[in-house]
Amino acid sequence: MDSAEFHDAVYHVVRQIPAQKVTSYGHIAKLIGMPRHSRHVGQALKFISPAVQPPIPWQRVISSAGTISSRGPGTSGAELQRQELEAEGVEVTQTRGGELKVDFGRWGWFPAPGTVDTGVQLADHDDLQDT
DNA sequence: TCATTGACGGCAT
DNA sequence: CATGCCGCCAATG
Repeated sequence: MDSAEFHDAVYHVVRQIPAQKVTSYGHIAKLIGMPRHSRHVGQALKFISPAVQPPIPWQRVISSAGTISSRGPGTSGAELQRQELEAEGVEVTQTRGGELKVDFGRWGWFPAPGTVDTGVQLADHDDLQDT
């Protein structure tokens, strides 16, 4: 699988996340069959252009701890993500240390690998002969 | 080619 | 529940 296909699979799966649901980078990685690439899932998401259609609900992907990654002190990405989530009705709480957190027990979406369409054909023995 | 980095994960303290 | 540390793996300098 290329990096291009990897990004494609990530985007495809992220688009399957229902509204008002969130999942983790690691789970996305598992769903596309590469459980050790959690970091690259985030890497792929940052390449998203806001103009892509259909839109990719990147805001529904947070860390496995249920928190929105801070992305650095000077950046506002985390705050934007919070706004996007609250805009669609997801409850975002804030811990004492100022961490933005989402309750997975209520908003989590963690389907078993194989039960979602990754957009990539795995082990598809194309038996299309000459027709 | 080697060293560093990163929208991360998981376990130990 | 908060922190610290180590493991992961591709992209970058």
